[in-house]
Amino acid sequence: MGVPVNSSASTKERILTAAEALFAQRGFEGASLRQLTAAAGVNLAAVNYHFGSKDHLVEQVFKRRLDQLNARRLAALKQVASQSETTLEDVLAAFIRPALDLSHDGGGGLFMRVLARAFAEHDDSLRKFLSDNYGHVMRQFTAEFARLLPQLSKEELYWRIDLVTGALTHAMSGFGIIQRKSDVSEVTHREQTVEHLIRFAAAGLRAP
Amino acid sequence: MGVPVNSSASTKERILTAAEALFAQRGFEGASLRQLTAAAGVNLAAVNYHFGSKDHLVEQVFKRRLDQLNARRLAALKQVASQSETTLEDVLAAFIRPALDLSHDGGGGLFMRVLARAFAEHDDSLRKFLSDNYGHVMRQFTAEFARLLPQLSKEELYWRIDLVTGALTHAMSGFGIIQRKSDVSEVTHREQTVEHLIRFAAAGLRAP
DNA sequence: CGTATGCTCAAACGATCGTTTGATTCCAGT
DNA sequence: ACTGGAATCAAACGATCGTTTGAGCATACG
Repeated sequence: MGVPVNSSASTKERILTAAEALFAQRGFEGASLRQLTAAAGVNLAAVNYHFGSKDHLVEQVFKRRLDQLNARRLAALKQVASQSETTLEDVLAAFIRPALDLSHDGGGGLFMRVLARAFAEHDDSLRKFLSDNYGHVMRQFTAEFARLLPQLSKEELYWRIDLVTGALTHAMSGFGIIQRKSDVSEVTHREQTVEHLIRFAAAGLRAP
Repeated sequence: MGVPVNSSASTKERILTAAEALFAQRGFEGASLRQLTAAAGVNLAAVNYHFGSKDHLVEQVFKRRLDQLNARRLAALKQVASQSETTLEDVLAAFIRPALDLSHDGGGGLFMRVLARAFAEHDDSLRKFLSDNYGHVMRQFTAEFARLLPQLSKEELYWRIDLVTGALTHAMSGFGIIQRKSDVSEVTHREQTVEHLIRFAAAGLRAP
């Protein structure tokens, strides 16, 4: 299905990669294990053998990328916070850039779309899984935002971070109307995306 | 399934109402016609009789609410634009408030979640349907934003409107962490949501 | 060499999906 | 009162779903 499969990778990895692509394209319900295993070039029964069930596969698809993303975001935040003067833009960059980079070198540009779908699906168990594997990162960033925006009440801050998250998810998952023009390289386009996001989000957070 | 069915309504209307709720809750693929018709209290075959197919039903669920939403947004925009001095906040209110109101008196607070799901699903035919039934409203608002933000290039403006849309969709569909507190009335909470959205979006749009 | 162990495979399981059928009920028009 | 089209109904259609099974294959250890 247009998704190249690295035949040297392990069966588990090939399933995860194919699943990520297919979940992004057709959703968790819409992607069947038969399509998925065919794209991965593995036997149908391999999913249940290696992951136990389709639901557990979904969780592992998230876990693989979220572990990467969380680590990079926290590393970036730590480096930013250690500077003598930290700006709001710095913190936003620490939050945004790893996500955009994941699209690039993680091979999982599709993961952000999968993540966006997970937000859209109000499935409780999936939300709990995301909260368990994502919450501590959000809390650290929230603390840093609170330090840089002392004039905001806690409730106001939560609201704005929520709205920033919406804008980021929307942009990063390629929902929107903005498409990369053919005369702009992938790298350049991503850099422009980061800049637009940071400028917009910083202004929104600083709103009087 | 907890969704009260007005037994005096027509079969078509009852299907549409039950479908909206179930699509919001379980997604387009996840909601089956059997669950749907059971919730609506109608026969399974009624969907294909009245709508032709499940896909056409999905479209009609959108069309019923979008027609309302579009009409209210355009009316609000027209009224705002006729004033001698139009502010960015006014235009944003014309865009946001009808959507929030729809949650209230349209009985379709769930519709925004359905709409958010539609954004998440990258289904081409559904996106085309949305573009056909939604595009002209976005164009009118974009023109008004362009008038009020002449310093922005066309590309920059598109970017920011896209990010605003992301924030709005996120907030309106109840994705986020913000939940209504029990000591705040539904009406008050909605009003607060509008205010937060407008303040954040206006600042983002005005970003230097 | 024999035999465990980890993995892959084709095939089948029961369940559920969207859709269709054909008979039956309802009700307005003459 | 009769008739014809619209609406509803139970039942079944073939397709596809996630999952399970048991045989077959490989590699490593005694």
